[in-house]
Amino acid sequence: MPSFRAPRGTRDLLPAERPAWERLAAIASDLARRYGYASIETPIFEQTAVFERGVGEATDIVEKELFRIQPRSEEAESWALRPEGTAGIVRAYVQHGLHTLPQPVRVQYLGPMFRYDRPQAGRYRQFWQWDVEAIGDPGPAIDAEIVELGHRFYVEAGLPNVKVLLNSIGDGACRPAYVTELTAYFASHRERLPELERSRLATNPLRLLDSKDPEMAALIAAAPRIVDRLCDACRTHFDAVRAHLDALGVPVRLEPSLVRGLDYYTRTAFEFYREGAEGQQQALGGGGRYDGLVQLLGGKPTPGIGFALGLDRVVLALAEERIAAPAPAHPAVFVTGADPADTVSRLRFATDLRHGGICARADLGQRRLSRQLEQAAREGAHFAVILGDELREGLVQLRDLRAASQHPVPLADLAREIERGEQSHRHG
RNA sequence: GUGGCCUUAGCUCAAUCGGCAGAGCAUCGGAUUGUGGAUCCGAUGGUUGCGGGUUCGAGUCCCGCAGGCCACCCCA
Repeated sequence: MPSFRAPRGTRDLLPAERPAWERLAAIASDLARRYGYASIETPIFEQTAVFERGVGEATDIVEKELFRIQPRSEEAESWALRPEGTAGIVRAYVQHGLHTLPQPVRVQYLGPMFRYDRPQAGRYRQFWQWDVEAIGDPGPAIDAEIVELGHRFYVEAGLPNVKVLLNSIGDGACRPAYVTELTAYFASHRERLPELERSRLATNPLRLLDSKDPEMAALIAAAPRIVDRLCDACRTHFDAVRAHLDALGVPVRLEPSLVRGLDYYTRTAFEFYREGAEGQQQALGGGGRYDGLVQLLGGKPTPGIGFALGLDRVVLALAEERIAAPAPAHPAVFVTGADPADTVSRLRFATDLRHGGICARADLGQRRLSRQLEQAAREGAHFAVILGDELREGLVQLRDLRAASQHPVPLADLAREIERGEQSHRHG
């Protein structure tokens, strides 16, 4: 037994699993290019206050899930690993004066996030998100662009039955009155509330709306709905977002109880979920509008909207749907030799081919030829080059491992023959 | 953070009532001095997750801890 293992809630993504991840990263990057979202990268840790202010002090993410970095001295700044991406990006937007760029600033990136949570399948302490943000456009069309982009990712990843839950949670003009009304409603039924919900009523009454307690179902169904209490501006905005999404053909389901767990959201809130999925980790991603966040982090009042998609859950869902991951890359050529001890020749041949742009491997151990060929076949190489006595006449054997045929090739023609064989294989 | 189930070789799993820790796969080698993914033979691989207790004797029973999973909480 090894005495060390990966920390709780973290995983090693081994070579066999990496192609599936790289495929998703490639899809994200290609979508970003086509939709015009530039790449950005921010530190994986920030001043704790960035998250406390940005995400919200009363949220679970900050209250109990923040990975804090132990300060090295009394004067040390307080740091924390990022639990999500938006706060750091908005911090960068303010710090570097990105409001001087043409608005909105469209950015995206893919990277690890950290939450000190109890791990479960599909829920890790280090997990990966694809984060997309558009800062500086009040909407509503940009809202639809963002939602459609997120949905499109699942389409191109090949994951079926991904739907969009959509809601508006109002803004500073209409939400406070709604929260007051909702609190009064639940308080008037206090005796029917389960213990947990009773305590939440004081801290975050909106959360009662997505309680899973069956006792709550009837109460929630009869509760006042934010969508019926929106101010005129929010109402107009929400209707327009829906109209734009309809025009794009995005499958949307209105979900009046969708509230989301971060304080910074205003108006548009959405979640991507898998219809008919087993288990609790059905939320594949989510996002919303955050019109107050830039100001909260020290910038001028600036609207924004974005989403984060959980790649771990997409990988998991693709495996459940038995959608095949791409195979690891096979080498075009595998260099073998009759003399097991002559690693110099094998390595030199492979290196020359590599310098010529060819994907080449060589057996650098001391196996005899039959073992080297076995290795070549198992690694899926198209060709094997066999170095032997023919070298004295300037020839090597070029063996096509798939056709099980071989012929001598002059050294000068080797690279050209391999490239030609690879091309005809690709196109044939 | 709460409750439940689980943990034996790199992986999947055996081990009777508490009585010598095993198999398949994988890895490496041999059968085969310059020709392949098969086959046969062999080898490597274990403080039975960790620590304590009961016992002549613990993989097996008891306690604690860690890790994984499930349901909560919450979220991606």
